[in-house]
Amino acid sequence: MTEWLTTDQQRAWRAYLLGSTLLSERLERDLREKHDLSLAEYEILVRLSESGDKALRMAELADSVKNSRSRITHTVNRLAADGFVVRRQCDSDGRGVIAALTDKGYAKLVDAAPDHVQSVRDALVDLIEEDDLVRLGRAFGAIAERLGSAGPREAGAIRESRRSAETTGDVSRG
Amino acid sequence: MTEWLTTDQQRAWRAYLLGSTLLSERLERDLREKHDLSLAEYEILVRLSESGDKALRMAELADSVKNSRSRITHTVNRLAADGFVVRRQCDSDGRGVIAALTDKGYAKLVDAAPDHVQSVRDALVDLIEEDDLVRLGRAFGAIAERLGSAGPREAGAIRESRRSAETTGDVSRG
DNA sequence: TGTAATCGGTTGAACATTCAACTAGTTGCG
DNA sequence: CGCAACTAGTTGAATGTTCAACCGATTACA
Repeated sequence: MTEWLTTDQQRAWRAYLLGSTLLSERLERDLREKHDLSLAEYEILVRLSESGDKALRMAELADSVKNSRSRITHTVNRLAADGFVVRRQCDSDGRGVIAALTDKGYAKLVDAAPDHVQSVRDALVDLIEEDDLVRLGRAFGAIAERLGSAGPREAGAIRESRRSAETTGDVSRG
Repeated sequence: MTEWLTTDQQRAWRAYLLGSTLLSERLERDLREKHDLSLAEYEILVRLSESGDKALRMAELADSVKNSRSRITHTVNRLAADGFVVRRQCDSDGRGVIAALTDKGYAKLVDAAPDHVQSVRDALVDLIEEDDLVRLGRAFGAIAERLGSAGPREAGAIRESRRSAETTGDVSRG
């Protein structure tokens, strides 16, 4: 027997549903208009830029942004077509493919990052109190932990190889 | 000059980005698997069910779920193809089209709602403290207010015709 | 009344995402 | 070695979303 939501819970849920939709639409639109990137593409550039040698195996990339392998393939195709990324064969594993950030891709990210961060500020960070933001972060951390291992169909085992925060060319911070 | 995000802010933002993605994927998947509905379709059924006569003009529908008119047309097409909704001409305005919930559509909603609410509980409501949920609701309320009037391109003037909460056949509560 | 501007909604093409095959390289194990 | 099972990644069709062009109805207003 399902328990209904209380009025407060429903109110919060609906506010979230609306607000989060508007938020992602806004970020998506800003990025698209100013830099002709989707948020998914941007995220990939960020992950690559954060990895030691600015390159990652497709599967690592997929895991890090919680995308399906198929989606990563398609998205990397687009990024490669724009010259932001190049594919390389993996030496240690003949099946493997490595996506590497090009200089042009890095430059693109450096260009887009400040605007994106500004968008995040305008539409979220600067809108709510620091304390609430931290709580919000914790809440979604819990959600991610709960839902995480089961994401896109072929998410694979739970590899707890969290890469260290203070990596090299971190231009992201957004 | 753009201000970067602090470590805490970035942490919160990234947790949100990941968590909210997983959350919506989960809800979407549950609804699709158990009831073969998308969240967008479900939302439309909910709005219709909440309106006095279980029918709304396309534009009202579009506004209420913050979708573009085009998207509403397409989605209502699908719902109509499934027999959950019927289109009707608007008497008072020759251009207008009214989407009306059918009995079958209402039954579908009654069937799906408990499962959907359970998903929302499992993936969000029951995962965080009541107080945090309320704060979260307020935060996204503020975001929605900030971003609201500018949403989908043709959102039209800011019509503050919020329909009263205690409408008739409210089966939604999710 | 006539006509320009606007509104409500639809259409179809372009593009992104998902899903279910599929290819090819690798591992496990007799 | 040889074969089965599995993993990495790609492919293409089906589906959903966006965008710009479009059509008919309505309004404004001379």
